[in-house]
Amino acid sequence: MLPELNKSYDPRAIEPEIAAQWRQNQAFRASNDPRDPRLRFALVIPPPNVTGSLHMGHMLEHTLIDIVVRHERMQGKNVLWLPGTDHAGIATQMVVERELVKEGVTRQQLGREAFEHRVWQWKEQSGGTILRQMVRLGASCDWSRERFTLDEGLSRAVRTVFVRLHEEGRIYRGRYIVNWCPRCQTAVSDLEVAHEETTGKLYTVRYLAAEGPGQLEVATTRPETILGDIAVAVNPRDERYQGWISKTVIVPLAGRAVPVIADEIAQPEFGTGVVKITPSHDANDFAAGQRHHLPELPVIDETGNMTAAAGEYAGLDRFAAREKVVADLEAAGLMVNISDHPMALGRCQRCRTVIEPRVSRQWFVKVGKLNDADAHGLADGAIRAVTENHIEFVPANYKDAYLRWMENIHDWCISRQLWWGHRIPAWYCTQCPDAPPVVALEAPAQCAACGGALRQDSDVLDTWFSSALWPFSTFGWPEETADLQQYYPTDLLITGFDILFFWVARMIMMGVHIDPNRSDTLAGAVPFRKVYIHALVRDAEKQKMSKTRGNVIDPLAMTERYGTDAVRFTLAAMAVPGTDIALSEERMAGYAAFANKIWNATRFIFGSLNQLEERGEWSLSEWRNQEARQKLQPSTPDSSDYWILERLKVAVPAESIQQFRFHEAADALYHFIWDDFCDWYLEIAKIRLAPGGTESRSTADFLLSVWESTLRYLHPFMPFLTEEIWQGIWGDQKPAATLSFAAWPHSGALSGGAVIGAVEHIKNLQELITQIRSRRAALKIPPGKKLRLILNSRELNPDRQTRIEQILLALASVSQVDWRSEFHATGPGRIISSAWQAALDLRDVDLSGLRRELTAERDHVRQGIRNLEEQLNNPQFRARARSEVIVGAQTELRSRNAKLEQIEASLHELEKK
RNA sequence: GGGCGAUUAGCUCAGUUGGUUAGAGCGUCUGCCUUACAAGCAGAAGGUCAUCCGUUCGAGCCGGAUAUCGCCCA
Repeated sequence: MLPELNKSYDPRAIEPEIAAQWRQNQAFRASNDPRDPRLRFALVIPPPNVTGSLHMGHMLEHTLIDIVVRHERMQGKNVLWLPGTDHAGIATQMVVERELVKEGVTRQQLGREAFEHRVWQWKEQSGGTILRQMVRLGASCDWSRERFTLDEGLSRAVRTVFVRLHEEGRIYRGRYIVNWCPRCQTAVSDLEVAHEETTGKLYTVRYLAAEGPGQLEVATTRPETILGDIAVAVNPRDERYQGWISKTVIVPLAGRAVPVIADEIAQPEFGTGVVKITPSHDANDFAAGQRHHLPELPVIDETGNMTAAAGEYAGLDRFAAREKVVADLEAAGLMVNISDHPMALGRCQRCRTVIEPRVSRQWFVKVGKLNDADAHGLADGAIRAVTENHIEFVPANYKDAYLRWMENIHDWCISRQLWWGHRIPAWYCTQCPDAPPVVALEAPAQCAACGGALRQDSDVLDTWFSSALWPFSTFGWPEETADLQQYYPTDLLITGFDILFFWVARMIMMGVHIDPNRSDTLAGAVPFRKVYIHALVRDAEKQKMSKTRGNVIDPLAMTERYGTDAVRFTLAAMAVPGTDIALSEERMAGYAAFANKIWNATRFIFGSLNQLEERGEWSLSEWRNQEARQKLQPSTPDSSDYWILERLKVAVPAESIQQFRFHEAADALYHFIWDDFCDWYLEIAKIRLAPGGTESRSTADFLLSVWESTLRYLHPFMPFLTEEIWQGIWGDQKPAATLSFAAWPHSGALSGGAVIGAVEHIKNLQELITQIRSRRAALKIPPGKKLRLILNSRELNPDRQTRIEQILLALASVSQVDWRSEFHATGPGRIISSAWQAALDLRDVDLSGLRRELTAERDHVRQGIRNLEEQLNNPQFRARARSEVIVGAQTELRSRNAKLEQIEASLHELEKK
């Protein structure tokens, strides 16, 4: 017997148990056996931040990944979805530092080793949050292969790549100006600086000539850096200032004499055309300083406070210093003008602190060619991988964004002044201060030159350095592992566009350059073959979700309220490629209702079939023993059987999933299940399932088969609900351990004349029923009042007549059908039908509402006819349009004219009364 | 400043090579507790597809301009 179901679906009673089952049975463990005959499909997770907890963006990403991998798995592939987390240098360090603050300790007081120990402790305790949440949400990962970027193996991969790139000359150390966060006290890369449009001030300041009279007016947005000015620049082509070049001017407040230099950095049209040069505190000025061999003069230190070189301003915070400098300039009569100035302010992506450009010694990755002999730099390889179509972007427009960025890429600052991360594998001799560092996989024992002690570089690597290696470090590289052989290159990466450059670009650079499997081909070196960029999840008002706005929709709370399947389905249904998702609870509630609908349809099916089984009219075990192929072939077919198969075929989501058109797939399944299966097929089946009927057995068989296939198609989207029902159908005779491994049903072999005729027949029936219902509503006929219907019997054989009558009685409030041959419908009861002559018996019915109804319909149909006639009467159209378009228009015109005739006749007869 | 994208029903959005009368969900209105489901059933209203110009026999879709909004980069 099939299980008895509760009246409504309660996801909370089902999901945790199924999730735990999948996890305990290691259901989704992939095989790396080279003899495994199955095709493989591999995907690594874009590792979420170990500090984080799951947000809607993750849930969307994981839902889409899970849909794809579950679909691939049901196609019979050996599927690997490798999970794991990223150590997230700055973010994690910040979290633990905040904890320390509560205890009144700084990390400096604790010391590096103890601090690192503390972070590891924290990681062990709370680091697995996201992964645990993923288990609960049913992500079909291979948990036996879970990785963390600081694992020993992955760390070895990081060191190996560092050493290799260093040997090649692609990693170098140097003194440059970098983006510095005074709060985090570390360098950050260009990408980690968020530019924010703000209205700042443009200060125009007077610089007096050192010798003789005259002055230059210099515009700046950062007057506090005047104290660090080393020069003043004018454009060499700017005729206004030709005479000033090589003269000297006095830096206001500082009183220092500095040269006026000629440099393109000064744009004649900006401000006064004269700019100050502060090499220590501006990236452009730093470059200009190098061009002109100017000295540095740092006036702001690593904490954002003024240095001793700032004289009386020393010790002031940089913003306080700005106020004081402005006030002092005004007092000295050197301030010419202050105006509002729109500008982009760089802030630390992590902590929002205003970035302070700072000159310091850092490690960099050179992304361009090393020299003319270099075959190609990191960026070139990454560009070729995409332009030569070894990697495909979906949606395709991200390809251009990627290429543009890659073509304009700068060297990548990879050192971070943090304590949490991969320590840079470089050692310095404590005795030979000028000796270059020793870069090695393992710590060398002593200085090769003097035998002195060594000290390791105190910096760690940018987190993204290790992320870049994730697609192969997770498979055990640099070891030549079976996993690496089997799964690299992976098939797909699904991620958000916000990390297109952070991750995707760098993964491609590293994969192509390292070529982990030594394939010597681009195709074998790339980390993945496709990249699907999903949209951003926003709130219902299209606002970005953020904790400060307080509009965060918590996926676990939603899951608790509506069920995982409903939330997943919502995300999938809204995942239109390239369009952000405006997530609303109403939508989730709607799909929770859908889940309930599925549950209740099942409840009905199970109930009816159990009833038949009790009467000995049907056997569940016989159904289970049928061949899968037989199951989808009705033994005593009804038109509705062929029709529902045809509808199901249209709803099969395979192609949509492969094209990442998740919304289409979800939409098609939703409408199949609700509108086709529940509203029509089940209603018709109710008649055929009647106990004691000749068809009850075959109807039960086929009904269950169609529903079971539907569950399989739906499974990637709603894994829990479908698994639960599917287990109920199969009991202990399951064809697979779990629905996740059940085969994807073949929907082919369902065409031919009989099918087409059946589909047409059901469509006609639907039209007839809908028209009757509509007419009844227009006439305000009370639901209890059944009406007789007259139907022309000519085109319909007796079997169909019986069936139609049964259906009309059940679905169209018809009391009885009068079959007449050669019946031509007349009178106000005439039903507009493109196939059949039909009329309701409207004696005893108030017809006052009918005229308006018919008039409106007539006008509508007339308009359509006019449009078609206009088109068909146009000789150009007849000459140039494709023939099937013309034939289609002609057919349509005929059918509309027939309709119009019927309506007008009805109206006419109404007038006569 | 450069680039990308959007603008379709009250709201959120589909609309795949241009071809019949532009669709869905939610919301709204009307009527129904019809023994799977009131988280439901049935019926209905609602749109100059941002604006203008062009290409075409034919444009929501292609091209150009404008407006508004959003995002990315400098």
